[in-house]
Amino acid sequence: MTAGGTRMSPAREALFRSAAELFAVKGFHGTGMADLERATGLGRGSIYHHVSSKDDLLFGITTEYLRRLIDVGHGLLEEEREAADRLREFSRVVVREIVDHLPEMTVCFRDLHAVPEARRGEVLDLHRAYEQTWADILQRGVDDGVFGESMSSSIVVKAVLGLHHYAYIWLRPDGPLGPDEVADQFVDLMLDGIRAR
Amino acid sequence: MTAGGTRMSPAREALFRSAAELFAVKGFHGTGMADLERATGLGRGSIYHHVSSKDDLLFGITTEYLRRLIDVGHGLLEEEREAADRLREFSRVVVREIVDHLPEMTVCFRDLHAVPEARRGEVLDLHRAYEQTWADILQRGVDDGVFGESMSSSIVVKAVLGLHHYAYIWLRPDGPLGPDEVADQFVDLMLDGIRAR
DNA sequence: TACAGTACCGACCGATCGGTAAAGTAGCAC
DNA sequence: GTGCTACTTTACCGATCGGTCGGTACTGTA
Repeated sequence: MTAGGTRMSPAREALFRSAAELFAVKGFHGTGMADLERATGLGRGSIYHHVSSKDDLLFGITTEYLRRLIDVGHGLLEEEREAADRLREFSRVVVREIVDHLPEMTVCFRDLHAVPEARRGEVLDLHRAYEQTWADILQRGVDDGVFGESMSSSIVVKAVLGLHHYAYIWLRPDGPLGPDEVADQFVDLMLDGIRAR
Repeated sequence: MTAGGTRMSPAREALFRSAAELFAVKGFHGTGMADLERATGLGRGSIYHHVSSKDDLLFGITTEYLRRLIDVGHGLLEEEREAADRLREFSRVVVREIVDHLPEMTVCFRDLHAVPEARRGEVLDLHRAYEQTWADILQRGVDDGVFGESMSSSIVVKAVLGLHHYAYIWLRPDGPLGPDEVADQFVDLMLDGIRAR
């Protein structure tokens, strides 16, 4: 398993969580290892016992949740489903993941640029695979004739991506709407637009 | 006029541009003053002759373009126009601003967290005013009966915001579609959704 | 010629950066 | 007891951080 995977000691897991929270608030480069010491109560050496570098923390955070989303998306694509229903379900999964892991998703979407050159390609590939998942879900609707002809075009995918990603900015777990309700409104909007009928 | 306003010497203006480009690529905290020296060819002292602090650069970048967008939006709101047409025009203006000032808009949307506590309120107010402009434009359509009843709800505004803001990630001046074409596709999507008819 | 203002320079400041090293401690196996 | 592993602590490293400083060169004005 990779950095963000299952084989995580509790201490290591807590470290990643604290790091994500700090990175989300102050940004990756705006967060010092001293901040992490304060947040975890651990000394410098202890932190480096559990984790090999600050970059490792960032890499783990930026890859784990994206991987999960891709996996779920692929599973959904294999199921027999109505296209609009599949779209709705994936939207719910994504919004849920954002609300449930707000700090991690914030860092994942916002601090990509801080991933060191050497491993950025890997992260970018993940982002591409995630985007492709949305594209496939859209395409399935076009194939079935329930979505308009051009609705799997690159720009529609970008629109859908933007619609969902921006949620990390404003969506809060204690907000008035739950993740499923938010996702449903997103999907209703995507499906029929804002025009009065 | 404020930091980003009109009263700018050419040197100061170039400094802000270079800073925006660096911040956009490496992030605010990931960019050092040494980077800025290299990019501008100026010495440390010269930079601080034109600008009072690194924070000032960030503040200028995060406020100037937002202010312009708000002004244009307010102008649009005062014009007699069909609601959908007003929406289309503002979308075009926003997308155009993003393409034309990609580094600045990137920093403006992404590095908000790096604005020092003392001035963050001002920047946040600006973001709120910008969001309200979109809300007003939407509300006008609801009032006129051309947009659905609930289409000025907070979540729809967030959706529209996300749709547009995410463009700084993927939109490029040399891309296949010009800003107006992109905006038009956005608006068509917003108006009617992706469902086949 | 004297002075003011603008633009610029590079050396230097204390603080903080991410990361390392060595020593120590607790628990478990034998 | 000894030895091993897991974990922690503290002191410390060189590098870089944003920012300041005293000083130089050029320009316009009187």
